[in-house]
Amino acid sequence: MLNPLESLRERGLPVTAQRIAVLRAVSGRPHGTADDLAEDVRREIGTISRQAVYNALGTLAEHGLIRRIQPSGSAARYEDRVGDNHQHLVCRSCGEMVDVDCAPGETPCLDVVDDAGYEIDEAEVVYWGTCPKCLKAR
Amino acid sequence: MLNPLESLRERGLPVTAQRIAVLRAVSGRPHGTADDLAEDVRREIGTISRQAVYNALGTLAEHGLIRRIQPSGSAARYEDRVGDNHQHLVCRSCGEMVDVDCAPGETPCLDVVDDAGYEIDEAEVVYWGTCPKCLKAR
DNA sequence: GCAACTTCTTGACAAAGTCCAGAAGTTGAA
DNA sequence: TTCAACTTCTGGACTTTGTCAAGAAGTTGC
Repeated sequence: MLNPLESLRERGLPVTAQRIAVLRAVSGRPHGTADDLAEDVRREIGTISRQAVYNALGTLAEHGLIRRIQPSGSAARYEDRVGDNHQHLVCRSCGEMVDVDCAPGETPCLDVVDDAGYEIDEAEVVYWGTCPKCLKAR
Repeated sequence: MLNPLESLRERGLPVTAQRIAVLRAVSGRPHGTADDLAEDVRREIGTISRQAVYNALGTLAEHGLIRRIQPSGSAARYEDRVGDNHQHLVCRSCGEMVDVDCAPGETPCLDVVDDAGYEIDEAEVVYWGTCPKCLKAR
């Protein structure tokens, strides 16, 4: 991945300290929530408004610099692994989320029997289960 | 599907007017949010507290009488098609949600390359796209 | 009909976002 | 370098979706 500054420039986005810091925070903490990331950003640049965090995350996601994931029952999360077709695995018990790679070359079930006239552009897959730590604790 | 009353009895759940009405509301409005359903219930039995709606939805989902779906960026939704392995297709533009049946017999990509030690019990799939109405309006 | 238990109501509370208006920052052009 | 136009950021109020808790009401089995 390019450095944050170049990534923004490349897309013609105004470069602000907040955006750079948010981008770095997302890199440094995969699957963080907006709140987690805001904290990290504050640690780096001192202060940032909640709105600025949401603005930055929204803009960055819109331009494909980061990806937004929203598992059931949890706040949205963000990661900077984009462009590779990986999916997510979430622990029902502690909420931890990890990346999983799908069998390479296989697009999971992208052709549905009846698309109801929709133009489908993405299949989002979330695997639910129990993480090793929680399995042991049981 | 059995009628609401029998469904509750069958599972040893206390039968209340609220639960019956909620169950009926879910049948009558597939993919409705808790709020939508509360309105429908009020139309049927006059009044119900928000908490009772959430209680009922929670209990019913827990006992497999209804299914809860939570697409990104929207409130949870509920439906009474349970037990068949269908998935959902959501319009990015208007939020409408429709059922889609997967190619029969195919379990979509349930074996991941590396399960990270997790015990996986469910794969949730959401298709994103644009509905015919919004395609036309564009 | 009664006791034990569960559910419902009401109201407060919490988390995650959004909206708004004015201040500040960024960019491209002179 | 400076300026004007535009975008973003700040701070605060507000909304939505949902949970918690305590007392009132309803349900069930005997």
